[in-house]
Amino acid sequence: MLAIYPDSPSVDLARTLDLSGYSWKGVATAELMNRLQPVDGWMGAVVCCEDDPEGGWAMCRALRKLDRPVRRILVLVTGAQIGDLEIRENLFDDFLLSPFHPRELEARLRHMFYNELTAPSSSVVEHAGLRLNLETYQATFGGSPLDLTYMEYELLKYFVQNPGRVFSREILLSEVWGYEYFGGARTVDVHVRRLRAKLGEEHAHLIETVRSVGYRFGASKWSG
Amino acid sequence: MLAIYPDSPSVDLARTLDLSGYSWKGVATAELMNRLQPVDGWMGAVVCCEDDPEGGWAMCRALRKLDRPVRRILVLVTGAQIGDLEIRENLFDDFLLSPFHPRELEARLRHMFYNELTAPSSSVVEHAGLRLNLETYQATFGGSPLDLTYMEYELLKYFVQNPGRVFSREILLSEVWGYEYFGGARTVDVHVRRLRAKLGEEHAHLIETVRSVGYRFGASKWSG
DNA sequence: CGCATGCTGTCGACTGATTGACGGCATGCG
DNA sequence: CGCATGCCGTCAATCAGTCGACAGCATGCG
Repeated sequence: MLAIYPDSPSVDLARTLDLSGYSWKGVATAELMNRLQPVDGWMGAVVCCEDDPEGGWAMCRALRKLDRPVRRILVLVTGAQIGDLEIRENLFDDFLLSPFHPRELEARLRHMFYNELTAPSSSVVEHAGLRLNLETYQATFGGSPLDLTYMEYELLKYFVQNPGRVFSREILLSEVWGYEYFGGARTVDVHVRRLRAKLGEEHAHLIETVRSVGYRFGASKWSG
Repeated sequence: MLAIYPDSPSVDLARTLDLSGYSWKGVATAELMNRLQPVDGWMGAVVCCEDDPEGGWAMCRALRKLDRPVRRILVLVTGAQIGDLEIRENLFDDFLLSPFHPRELEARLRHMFYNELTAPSSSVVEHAGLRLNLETYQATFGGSPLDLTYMEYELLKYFVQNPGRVFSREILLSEVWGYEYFGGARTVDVHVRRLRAKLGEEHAHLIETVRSVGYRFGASKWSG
């Protein structure tokens, strides 16, 4: 996921990114980036300095200071702004003269991430906008973080790793909790309830109740 | 000293290099470069691919295989040749579209070598304003020094080198201390506490507690 | 050597969050 | 309607993390 500043980029930039197959999000402030952060962090950022160089460079400085810094920064500058680059070498990884040839942007992005892509990808489980990063114990839904407790996380992980299947409460107890069934099947209900609450009203239906049987995550594929 | 291929570069290129203060030498073959090599090695190379792409790329491959490889390679390509870059990512460090603006060439060279100059200091680990100098065992936060003890430093180093990942106390004990876990998992807690104290109240959150799991450095899920 | 200082690991108490349980209520189904 | 099942509000027990304090140990210094 790329971050683009300012939050409504030029049509050319947006189109080129789309055509190149990058997923991206416009961001207005660095503070927002901490909040919108994808589970596996920001892949990179494109900062447009043409119209508002001060704002652009301030953004670059902020990007470098994020708790989890952006891995690569590409800045767009006009020919007249080339001189600005000299005292800001540390704030960007590559630059591109604007107006630009779409294929040059594409090539620069690709080259910038060339080294990154070889890096081992962290183990991320994903399903329908929901992402669980098993290494960092973080969960996000559509980019916004979910603040889950340990048990909620474990239960959700089990669901996400087995989408579409129905599990009885007893199975869930033994698989997620490790118990032998001991009477407290209601415990599962409660945790499902809390999970649904944290998923938000509109996505609560991701965990379906199958009456008299148990629960299922996602995918009633046939329903239209 | 820069190596320029082919050995008689265009007037524009030669003049821009001269005006930018670079000393350079035109070279026709990589074999020559071993012989003409300056005492401190080649600083970098500019390879012109516009007229003879095959020869240019062959030169790049050769440059990468020198006994003492060139530290940075900039290739000149035409707009029509951008596509050639994709399968040769490993052969260059930056590229420049020809015809070029002299100031862009100057800026790219400067930036390429800026990275080169800072890269060797890989004995410095940095993350979000926090800087650890592995050679001198010093740590600074935003310029002001942190007075860390040995164990605090080791722990912080481990965290900084593995940002975003969650580590259980047992893992930390075995990785940082070298112990086999033997009951004293609370030791980790205490050192984390002391680290947080020294990071100062406003940055203490850099080390996050993941309840029931362990600790994580950076990557705040600081949702407002 | 004797002492002071600082680092390291351990312990017990405190605190707040998590968790599982219960009873009442709503809803679906025959 | 009557029953079964699931959902919700609430609560107490438990647990994990944090904190303050302290003892053992190494190091530095007079």
